[in-house]
Amino acid sequence: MSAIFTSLSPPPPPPIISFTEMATSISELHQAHAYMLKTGLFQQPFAASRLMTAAATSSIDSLSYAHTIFTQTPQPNTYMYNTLIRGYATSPTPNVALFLFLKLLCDDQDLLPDKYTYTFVLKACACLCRVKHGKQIHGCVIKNGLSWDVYICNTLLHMYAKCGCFEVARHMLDRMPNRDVVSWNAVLSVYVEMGFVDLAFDFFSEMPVKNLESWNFMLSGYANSGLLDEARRVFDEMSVKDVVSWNALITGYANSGRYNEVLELFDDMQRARVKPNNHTLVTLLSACAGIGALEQGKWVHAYMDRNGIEVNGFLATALVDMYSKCGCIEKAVEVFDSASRKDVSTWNAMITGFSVHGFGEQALKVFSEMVENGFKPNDVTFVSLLSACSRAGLLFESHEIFGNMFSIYGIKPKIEHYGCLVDLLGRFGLLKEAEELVEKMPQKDVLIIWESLLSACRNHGNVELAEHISGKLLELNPQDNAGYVQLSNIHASKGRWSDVVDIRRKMREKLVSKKPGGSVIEVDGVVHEFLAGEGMI
DNA sequence: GGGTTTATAT
Repeated sequence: MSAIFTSLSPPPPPPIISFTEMATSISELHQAHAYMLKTGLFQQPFAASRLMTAAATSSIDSLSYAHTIFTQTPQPNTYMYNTLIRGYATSPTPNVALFLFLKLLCDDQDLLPDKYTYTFVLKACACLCRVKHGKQIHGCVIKNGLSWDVYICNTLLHMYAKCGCFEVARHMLDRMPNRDVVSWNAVLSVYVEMGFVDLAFDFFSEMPVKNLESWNFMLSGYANSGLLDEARRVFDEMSVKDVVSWNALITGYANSGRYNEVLELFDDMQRARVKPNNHTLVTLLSACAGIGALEQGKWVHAYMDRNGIEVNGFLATALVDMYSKCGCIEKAVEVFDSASRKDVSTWNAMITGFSVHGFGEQALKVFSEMVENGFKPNDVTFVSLLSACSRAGLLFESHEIFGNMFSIYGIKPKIEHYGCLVDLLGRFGLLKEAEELVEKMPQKDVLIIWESLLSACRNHGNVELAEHISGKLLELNPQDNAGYVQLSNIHASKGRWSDVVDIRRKMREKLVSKKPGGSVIEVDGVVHEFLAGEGMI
């Protein structure tokens, strides 16, 4: 009996395949790869495809390694093509998915795309907004008799909507015999993504079926457009809510700077016994950073410790940012050093932390470590570095960094980078050099840059240059108050009171007013807000 | 042999 049973069951997969599927790092996959090459197992498409899938889809997520395995496989099957096309469709380079689809059609004559291939390649078309290619593939779908497949149709709907062809999508949706809730969601999600909330709401009201995702789309549409009352109304109307619903609302409040409400919502969320996920925690931490709510920030950190949540990527960045914005640079360093995984943003957050605390040298040191560890700095890195130099008065270093930015790292300086340099030169009173730099900028007549230079003129009492720049600023934007305010301040500092009165009169005539500055501080776990010239609220 | 559509984010 047992012999018959054994002969009927499929043979168990070789143990190496189970090993491949459990691998948690590239080096383990490399070991499996080496073993397969040594034993000849790699020649079997099934084994090779399992290895490739592990590289392309698991948490390891190494698409380029998956592609290498694909290239080394003598006769890849459709499954392998599909896995790779899917991987590229959701990567930063979806055009490779299209290229692979063409390769499948042209190079491998004995292979045919199947229904899975179409869903993946259409997804790539949607990401790239290539409706022309999408239509051609739609033609292939019809020709191959796959128009009945609801997965393919839903991806087609999404593709047409994403490319702005809402009428085509609508036409298709109305004629789909087997449409389901995902079909409606596929179109709704695009209205929401593009910020067409009114159209989204009309469409949403018309939907004959709705699920939790539909409600979440509508909710996040309002929340992302800053329409918090509408978002709240949708949220309150929902009979079932999940962590995505809570996150969407919380993120909406956080993006509008209503941080106290963020923390209140989080309390409600806990009372509703919905378990926060990493997104929730990241948003909470950024809210804490925004109002300097150290106690709540520490609470989130402790919550992570208690629940064994790994401090990596997003969360490590959010924690470093929170601690440094709340004034605890030592805690920020501690979190940074012990983070299990860092990405470019985590390094940037640490550099920014040192920068705002005035530790220019440390910021530069972290940058060297970042490069030594093989991370590629981005434009944000250089804003942080240059502003670190500016705050710490590191003139020589800033020139070197600014020079290397393009020549070594290939990053073109943006307005922010020039802004940091102008600020630094201004602090040193090198107004002539600063002016020359501004004149050399490829971006012309940027208000904020001239304003920065103007304030340097004020600090160093350079009236002529200040007058020249003020004139320029008022010419560029007569409603801009910085020009008026700074110029009147300069006149005041020189005791030229009649000029001051004159400028203030002009400001009143044009109804330009100066907005008061403000600040927030946490005392005993409560956040207080101040406006310039006011007492404690 | 196995897998698919819509998805909040520093």
